[in-house]
Amino acid sequence: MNEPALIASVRSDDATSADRSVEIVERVIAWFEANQRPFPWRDPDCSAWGILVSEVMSQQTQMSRVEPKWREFMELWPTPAAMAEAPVAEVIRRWDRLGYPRRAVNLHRCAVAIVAEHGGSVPSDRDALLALPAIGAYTSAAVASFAFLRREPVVDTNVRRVLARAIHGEAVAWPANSKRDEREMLALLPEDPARAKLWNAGAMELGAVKCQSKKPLCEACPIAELCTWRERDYPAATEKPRVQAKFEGSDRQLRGRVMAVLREHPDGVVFADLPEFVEASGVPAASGTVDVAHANRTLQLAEDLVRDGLAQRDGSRIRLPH
DNA sequence: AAGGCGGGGCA
DNA sequence: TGCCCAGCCTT
Repeated sequence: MNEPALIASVRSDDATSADRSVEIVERVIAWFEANQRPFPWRDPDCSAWGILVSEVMSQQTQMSRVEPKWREFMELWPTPAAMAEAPVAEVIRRWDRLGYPRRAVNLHRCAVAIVAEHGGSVPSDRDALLALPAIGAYTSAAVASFAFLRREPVVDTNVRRVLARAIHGEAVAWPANSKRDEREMLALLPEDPARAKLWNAGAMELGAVKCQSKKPLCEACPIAELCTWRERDYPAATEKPRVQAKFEGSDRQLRGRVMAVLREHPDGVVFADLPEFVEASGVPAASGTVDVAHANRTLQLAEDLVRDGLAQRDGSRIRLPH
């Protein structure tokens, strides 16, 4: 590798690669400014609290499902102080079937912490955001960038896929690694924080509506001619996708059913009767009796919910937490 | 590093 | 049916 010609060649490739990256960023920003979906949290007047709520709701949940629930929450609790004053049970009940109800508990805890520790204003500092419950690497960067124009690298599953394909020529992103992922995104981030925000949001949007996991819409992609994956003629993924546990019949499903019962009974139910309520709420209609093993499993999961702060034992009863 | 954690939309 | 979704947290 000491041949001058080779070194020159390498330098030339690096320069080409850097130019391509800059061009990708520019084009995605231009595309995003013209084509972004008009979500309410993208309104220039949206508060930092509104943005934080939208990000928490969007964790593992499609934006289309988030939007109506976000509007409802903003009506009910337009500020952290408003939510902090509400009983956590009410936040869980309003969260309803959005999924991962611990997010509702954590969002309420966020509101309480923001009031207690930040005077009711969402903190703009990345580390202060990270210290809040349910606010991790992604969400802290997203709030800092989108709400406060901080130059932070925002990396979610969409961004990782876009970078894997456009930059690295891989069909599927490597397993998430926030340190490495953010270092890579930071290298692409424009110096101007306002443009950095547009690149952050634009890369996510591109992954969501064009560079999709299953059916990428390359014909309509603004960086198709710059995409390394396309240039290499779409090599397939080398690693096998991780198999995820089946949902039907799982503990997760049963936990969801217990939560549904608790939401529908504001005063809770007698703990020992919980299996019957769950059974009646629409399980695989078997006999009229509750299977003992199934009942015990239900009660065990209810205990887990208490442990996780999603439910509360109140004498002989169990209910949503105060 | 891996696994648990909801629920719905869509091919 | 299986896969995916603007992740986070614990072990």
